[in-house]
Amino acid sequence: MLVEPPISAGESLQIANLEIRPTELQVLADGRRAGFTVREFELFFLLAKRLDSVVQRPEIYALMWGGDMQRRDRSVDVLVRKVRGKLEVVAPGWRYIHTHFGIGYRFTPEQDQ
Amino acid sequence: MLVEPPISAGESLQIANLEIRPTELQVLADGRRAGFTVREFELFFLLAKRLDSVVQRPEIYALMWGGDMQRRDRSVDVLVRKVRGKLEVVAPGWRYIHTHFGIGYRFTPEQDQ
DNA sequence: CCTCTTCTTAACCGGATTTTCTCCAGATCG
DNA sequence: CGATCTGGAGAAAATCCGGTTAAGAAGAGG
Repeated sequence: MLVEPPISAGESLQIANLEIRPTELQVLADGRRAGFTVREFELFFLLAKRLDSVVQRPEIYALMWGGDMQRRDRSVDVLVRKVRGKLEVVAPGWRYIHTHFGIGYRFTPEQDQ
Repeated sequence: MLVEPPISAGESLQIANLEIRPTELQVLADGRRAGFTVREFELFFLLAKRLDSVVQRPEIYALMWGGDMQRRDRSVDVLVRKVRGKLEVVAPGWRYIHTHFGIGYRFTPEQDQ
């Protein structure tokens, strides 16, 4: 019986129209490079690894910055906006990061209409 | 492709046709997201944790808002109504929150007819 | 030292959420 | 039956949260 080896972090992952190369910190949408910075990729990958799950804002903050998030801290959503912006450029008509008001964000690729 | 299992055992509860994810503040009925707000989820979860038990209104009030409930306070049933409404959308034909007149509410999933 | 890029912080604003209010039908009880 | 009480329903008012933009640090490279 043939058993496929588990995906190692070094290989590229495919989610919807996205190719993710963790070792290169690169994301390609239909072959077009998103051009994420390091921090942007970290946020993107953190959410993408937990596909279809809502990740709470304070948890995102703790994982990305460490410590507790102040009530009115905008760090998370400013970064989310940049990731969204770059994804929009290379994958117009797609939506990936969904806001759950008062809770956090969920990564689920969806095509408009 | 699935990168990681989104949910590990123990982070998700199943009651009737509902999947409850406490860490995400999410409830799914047959895979459809209820879309509760934070407060709505809190009320839902409070009742669901006490399946088949009647929870008295003053106790619900104390747990959700703290302190004693004024005689004519509508906070509890306004929230109950919103939770019922969102459950109705994703699970038509089901009834979950039952009113016990003069006492409180009981969470018991039931299918119509 | 200068420029460019990236990351963080701050402020404003619109909209979503939560709370509060009012009206009303149905239940309870004498 | 009549009076009173409870919860359903809708919506206004108040509060909270996230999107957006821009400016201020921090760092790299020339």
